[in-house]
Amino acid sequence: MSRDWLSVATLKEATIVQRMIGERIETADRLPPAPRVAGADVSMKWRDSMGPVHAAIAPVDGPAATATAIPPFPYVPGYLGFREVPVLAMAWDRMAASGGPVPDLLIVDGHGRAHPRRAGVASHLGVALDVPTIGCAKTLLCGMVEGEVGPDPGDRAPVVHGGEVVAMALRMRARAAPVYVGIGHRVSLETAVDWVLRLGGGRRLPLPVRLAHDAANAARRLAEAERS
DNA sequence: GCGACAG
DNA sequence: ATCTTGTCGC
Repeated sequence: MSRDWLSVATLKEATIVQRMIGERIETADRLPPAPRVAGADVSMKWRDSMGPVHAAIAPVDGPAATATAIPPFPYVPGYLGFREVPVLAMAWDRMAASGGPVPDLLIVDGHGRAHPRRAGVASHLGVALDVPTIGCAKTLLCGMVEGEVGPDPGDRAPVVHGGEVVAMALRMRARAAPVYVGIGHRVSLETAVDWVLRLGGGRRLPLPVRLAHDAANAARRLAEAERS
């Protein structure tokens, strides 16, 4: 399908690909009634942007799948997808190959449409895998919060960029900074906010993202321990 | 032109 | 992204 987009040689090329992704995002709901939700995140060594990246796809109700690869790029703001999506796709394939059921909805640690070219890592992964995704980021890459987010869990305010609402600033927990929830692929903004809130568990980050974060970290520590 | 900049 | 210890509050 569209996994050719996983590897590009230059940032100029990547920019072209991102414009294609941005135009291909589906912003309406297209997912099963009771989706199996999983989180997606990566882990890497501190300040080692050329070292290996460890990725995890972590279902809420089952074992996580992980994969490791060396990304072709250092970290460049706006091009995160080209570092993370290839190795996340490897973890996804490993999960599919393990025989069990595959997730119907991924909550990705990073932005979706809230991106200069509407192609954040969540959208990138969703289009590449052809699966519904939600972006859930801890800080903004672009755009501004319109108004203010209320103090209580569930309170929200739109994030506007280029004249359109690209995400929702969402208070998950009192006295904790909001998270930025956005459309990745095949999920409406309202549905995205609903799922993140429902899986919040009284914490700032939704459960699937925490599980993926932990699984990716565990994979990295394991790899670092048994090498040498 | 200058500054800002997910993970 | 990640490192590290203690400290504060419910």
